Amino acid sequence: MTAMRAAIAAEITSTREAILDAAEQRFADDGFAGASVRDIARDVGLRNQASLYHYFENKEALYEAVLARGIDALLPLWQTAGLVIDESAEDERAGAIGAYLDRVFDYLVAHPHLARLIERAGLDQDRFVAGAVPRLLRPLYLQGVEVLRGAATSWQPSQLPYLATGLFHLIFGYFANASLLQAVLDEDPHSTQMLERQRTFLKAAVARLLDGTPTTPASPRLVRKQGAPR
Amino acid sequence: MTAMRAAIAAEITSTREAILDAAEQRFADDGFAGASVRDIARDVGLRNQASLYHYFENKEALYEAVLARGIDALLPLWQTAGLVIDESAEDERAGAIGAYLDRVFDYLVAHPHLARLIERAGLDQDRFVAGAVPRLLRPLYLQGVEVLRGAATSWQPSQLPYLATGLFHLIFGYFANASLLQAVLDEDPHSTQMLERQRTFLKAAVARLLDGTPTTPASPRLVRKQGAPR
Amino acid sequence: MTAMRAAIAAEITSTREAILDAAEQRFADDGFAGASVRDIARDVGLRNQASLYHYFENKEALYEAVLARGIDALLPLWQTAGLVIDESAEDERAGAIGAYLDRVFDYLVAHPHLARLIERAGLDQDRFVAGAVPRLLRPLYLQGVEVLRGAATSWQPSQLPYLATGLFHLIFGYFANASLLQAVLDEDPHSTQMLERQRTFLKAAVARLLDGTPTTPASPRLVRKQGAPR
Amino acid sequence: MTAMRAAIAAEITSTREAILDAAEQRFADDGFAGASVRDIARDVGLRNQASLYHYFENKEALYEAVLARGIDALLPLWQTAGLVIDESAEDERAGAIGAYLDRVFDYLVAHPHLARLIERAGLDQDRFVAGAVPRLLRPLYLQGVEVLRGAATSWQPSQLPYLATGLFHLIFGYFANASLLQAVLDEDPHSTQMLERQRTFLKAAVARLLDGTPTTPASPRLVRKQGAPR
DNA sequence: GATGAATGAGGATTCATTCAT
DNA sequence: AATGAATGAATCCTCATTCAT
Repeated sequence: MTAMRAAIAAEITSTREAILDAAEQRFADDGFAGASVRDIARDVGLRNQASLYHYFENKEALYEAVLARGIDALLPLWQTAGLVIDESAEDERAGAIGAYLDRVFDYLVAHPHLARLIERAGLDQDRFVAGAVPRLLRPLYLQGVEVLRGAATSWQPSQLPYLATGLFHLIFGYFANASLLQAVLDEDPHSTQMLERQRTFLKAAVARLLDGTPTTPASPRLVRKQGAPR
Repeated sequence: MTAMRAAIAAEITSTREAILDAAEQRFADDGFAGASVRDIARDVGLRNQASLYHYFENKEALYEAVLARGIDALLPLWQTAGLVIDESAEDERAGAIGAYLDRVFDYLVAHPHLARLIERAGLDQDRFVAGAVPRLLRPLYLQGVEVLRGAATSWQPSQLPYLATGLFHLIFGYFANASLLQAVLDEDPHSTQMLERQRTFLKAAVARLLDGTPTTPASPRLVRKQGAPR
Repeated sequence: MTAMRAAIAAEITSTREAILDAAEQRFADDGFAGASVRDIARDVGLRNQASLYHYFENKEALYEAVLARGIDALLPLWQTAGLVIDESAEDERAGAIGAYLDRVFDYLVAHPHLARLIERAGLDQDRFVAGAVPRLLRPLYLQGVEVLRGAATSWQPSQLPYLATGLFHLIFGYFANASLLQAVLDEDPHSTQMLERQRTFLKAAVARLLDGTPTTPASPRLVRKQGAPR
Repeated sequence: MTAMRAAIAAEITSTREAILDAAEQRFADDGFAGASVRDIARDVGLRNQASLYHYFENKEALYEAVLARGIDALLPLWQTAGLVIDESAEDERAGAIGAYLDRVFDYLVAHPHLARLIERAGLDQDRFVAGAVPRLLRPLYLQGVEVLRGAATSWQPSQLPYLATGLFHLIFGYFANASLLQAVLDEDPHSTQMLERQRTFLKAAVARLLDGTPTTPASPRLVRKQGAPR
């Protein structure tokens, strides 16, 4: 009896989870407007869209659930120990950031829809699912800024939000636009070769961005100095 | 009669152009799937969607035209004289890159839909308007790589495609996700203040990326430190 | 054990009754087609519409039960002693009719959905629940005619069905259309003030209808004579 | 050309009108909730429900148009000359009222859905088409009261609203519940025989209601006085 | 060049109902 | 007795598109 119940529970969970999986795929591929509930239901193997409404109140709620699940899984990647680092330990810091990048990178490789899903969410923000998107993405954003507060000592605090945004697009952009890249380069961005190249590039780029000689916004001179004494 | 024809032609052109304008707005806001022909026609002031089909064969053709117009306007910004620069003239190169950034930045400020439109095009790539998107975006991409070939001497040639992609997202991402940024920061990303901050950040970031000490992907030094003494 | 069964039975009854109550409300408010099984179940506090099908075979059966219960409660109001009255006892008859009216009136006041439910049943008659409605309403109607046979001596027997119908609408119409009346008059038809006015009007109107000088259908002159010799 | 346009105009009008006709029938038969847009479209001969939305924004707008058309046709019946009558001319007044009744009666005979449509509207009032129903019915009601102000001198002014409501139900009820009556009496309420009997009954009843000896709820004296100088 | 009409296909969502538990 | 799951059919409405005018 207990086993049966457990089986049922598993079944239930799995249906719900299967819907979320299918929806994640569809929403990532086609966007909120482009994805149809009918198709999602079909993907899951439901004979009928009506069943889907047993688990989610409507398309928006489903979308929100998909997004929440995707983002919730992303958050812990930044939360692991070693977040705050002694400022003097430059090497360690660089290493820690590298580790973070690897972790996020690996996760995005393993979840190829996620980057597209989130980039789309940012674009759709004030059209669909009003309000839910910022609510869900804010924690991710704030955490990014927080990480940078410890790691990007060469930037002024007021610049961190911009840096965070920039890094986000740097990291996610590659995966979000993978299919475009494929069409343009005639190479598969998800091949191990390209992935490793991108990983290397990303780490180097982030290292440059974080380690660079501090820049003061106001001083026009700085632009020139950058290449200099290093 | 000639005058009449000219007037008519002007009228035609202006209607066509008006449709393109409205469509650009809608496609940028809602995406290809989310934008409806009906709404676009209404925005233009057309009483009937049928009129729209006099100018564009169908929704896809309209989308393509919108995208082509948007991208075509973007291309010349990189083409202006001084693209290729003597490698020894470091300062000038930095200045030239800065000028390019300013020009693109200003253009995106003046055309707030463009970044969203193009980011969406990249995401929708293989779903809607099959084939058209890469065809239209490839020139932009190639040109970006070409510019970098002269300017990013600290990167290996094989890394340029990745760098180009990264810079693209760095630059366009801010504008594409402006409304999300607004929701998260409670500040208007299109205010002069935030715009200038972003401009400053962007230039500094690009400078760091381009001028940084050359990094060799293979270099075991960076990688090694990460896991070490922690 | 017996107590338990009784409790269970009570529970059952009360659930069944609760469903009937909720359904009566919904059917009265929204009509058969407009009321949904889901809403009724929700009103009752059932988590699931399926539970409802333990008590009633389907929506139609539920509707029929609601209607039957409503009408069955109405019937005894006319059945009380004194129904048939000596024709010569004019005053008593008038008094008896007045008493009937009061009783029905009070009942409708206490059961605000009932009038709407029954009026709707009459309107929906041959669309939904084919056959059930006339079967249920016929006794009420026949009883009405019977009462009039003793009381409306100033009308020809052949006119009694018409009179019965008319009186029915006169009495029930006020309650059935209360919400419209409210919207039009900006006064609450269920306030004691309006209720008393309506009661007074109703009694006066019925008195006039019953007591009037006998009218012969064929004679057009009669209209004039009515007020005369009294 | 002009002829062609006229033909087109006629065609247009006729489609719209045909939709209204079909909708009137359906709404009267099944109510707002019970009538389906699909069925209405089918009745009209439209291959597709979409066409219907070319003429009416949505189901509610269609319903409102149907109701407005029905009521607008009803209003003039009471407006014809002779509405206000010299109070002393009793015979004429009675005759006039009789004429009104005939006119309305004839109209309802000719438009068998109308009574059902309007009775339903009253019942659905605050559920569907919020607000539209009272707005549309108020003029009819006010006019009814106005007519009575001249004709029902044996009632106190404060009683006229109740009288108006009562008369409305007396007149419309027969037609609205015709099909129920049919089921109960096993006779066709729309046969000439029953119609004439109902007409006769109605006139006699209205005459009694209007001419009857005035009754005052509270003061028994008043009853007598009102009829006095007659 | 512009528009009114029409339409097939599909959009999301709700319906009443059944069944296993 | 009650419920979670599932489903076929229907709901209203919008979609992009065509055609005659």
